[in-house]
Amino acid sequence: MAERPVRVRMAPSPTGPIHVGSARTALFNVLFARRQSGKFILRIDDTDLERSTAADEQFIYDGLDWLGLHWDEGPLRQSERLDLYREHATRLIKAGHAYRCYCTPAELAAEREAAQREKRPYKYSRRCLTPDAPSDRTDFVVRFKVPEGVKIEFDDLIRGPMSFDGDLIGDPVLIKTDGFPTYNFASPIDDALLEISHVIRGEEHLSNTPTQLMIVDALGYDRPEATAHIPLILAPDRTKLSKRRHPALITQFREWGYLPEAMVNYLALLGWNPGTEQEIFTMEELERLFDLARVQQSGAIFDREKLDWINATWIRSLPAAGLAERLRPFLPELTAEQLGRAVPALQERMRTLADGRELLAYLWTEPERPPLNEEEKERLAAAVAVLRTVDWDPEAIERSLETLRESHGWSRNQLFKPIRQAVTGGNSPPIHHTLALLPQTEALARMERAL
RNA sequence: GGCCCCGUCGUCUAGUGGACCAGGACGCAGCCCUCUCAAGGCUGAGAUCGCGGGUUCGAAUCCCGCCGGGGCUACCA
Repeated sequence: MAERPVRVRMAPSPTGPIHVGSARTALFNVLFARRQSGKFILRIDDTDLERSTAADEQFIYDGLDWLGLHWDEGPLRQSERLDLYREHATRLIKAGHAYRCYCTPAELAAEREAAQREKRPYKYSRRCLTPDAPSDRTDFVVRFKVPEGVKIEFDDLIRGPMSFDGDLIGDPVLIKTDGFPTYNFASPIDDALLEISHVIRGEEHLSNTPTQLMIVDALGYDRPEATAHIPLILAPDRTKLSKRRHPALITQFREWGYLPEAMVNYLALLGWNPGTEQEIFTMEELERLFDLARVQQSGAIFDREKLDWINATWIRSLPAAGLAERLRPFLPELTAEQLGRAVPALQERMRTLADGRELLAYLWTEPERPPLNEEEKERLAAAVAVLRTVDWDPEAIERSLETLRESHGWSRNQLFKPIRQAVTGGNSPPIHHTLALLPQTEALARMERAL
């Protein structure tokens, strides 16, 4: 058997914000392609002109770009290839594999309801293939004529050998009244023309596969070498992830302060694992280790907690300068210099970059005046005296506070607690960092106010 | 209704007939460290492997039935 070059594609439809599920599908495609030295192609399946929007298309590009999932070919828009699909439909009609259907949506709905009532599985009646066909109409769709008695068999890399009975499939619509192809028609044509070797997509398409393969067969094209239907990503309540109820737009995670490295890492682990106990992976490692054979068969719940942990782990592993750079959009009021000084205080305390904002909230929010007892006030006053003349950097502050503490025999807690309370009103990074990030005058003012 | 897919701790999962009275990770609890918060270290709770029958000396792993969840059944993808 001749080895075909590996070519995979991601074919999202721009009919809503791009979802974590789509992002993971893209990831698996990319990882598979890289591992096999193949090509990754981006195709925009915008054949539903009612629902497709330019904004949603842009979300796809932004999302893939943010995650670092770059495509080798494309993007290709199906809406710009309408002639191609019509030609294929004509070919099928001439060959007797397809026909025009003039039935109205209302008539079809009636057929369906009748079948429902009689508890009979519904299939299109093929009325337009009989002498009873309506003759006075102009609007039509093109339907594929499902051959009698066919069995459609194929191997799925994740599900194993699959077999479907063609007699259970009603003649699918190929071209809609508006002249646009349906997904089940355009997709297999493009997959064949683009010479896609492996169709890696979501599980919701498993049942569409036999229809698409029949069409490929009728057209005389080669079937893809294999399909791989990856399991769905589920919401915490076990229902399918819904765009409305679960805000899962992929670029939203960027705004929430997740690193693309962490996102990729987490998405890879949702439905796949290398069989070892490793949890943190770089993209390079994933490209080396990823294997469709180890992809899970059951759906997985999207777990924000685990994502947070992976993100925090990635944040801690970043070099200080790199982290400062990533933090910039989240703390626009800090100068680059201030950002650099904030990093040591923040790095091991953030789960997301947005947490950095909360941890530094005391910088621009004055705390309530804390209720301190006399002893605490005495220590605070001593600290003020010492800090008034110190060089305002973490090391010098730490040194002078330590000296003060030792000379009085105070514990760290005894001295630092009132300072922290006066300056932040709550928890904060180590006291010398907490102080140094604030202007000296402001820090002293807050402490004096608490006396 | 029909066809198809899936079913191991709360969650992600390891596991392909014996080393599994089921291992790891997140989360959770406790302890240690400690200037608070984190981080880190240690310990622990948590799964009769959806249920019921088989097969076998032996089953999470094989077979059958059932139940539960999901997908498709659209002139959405």
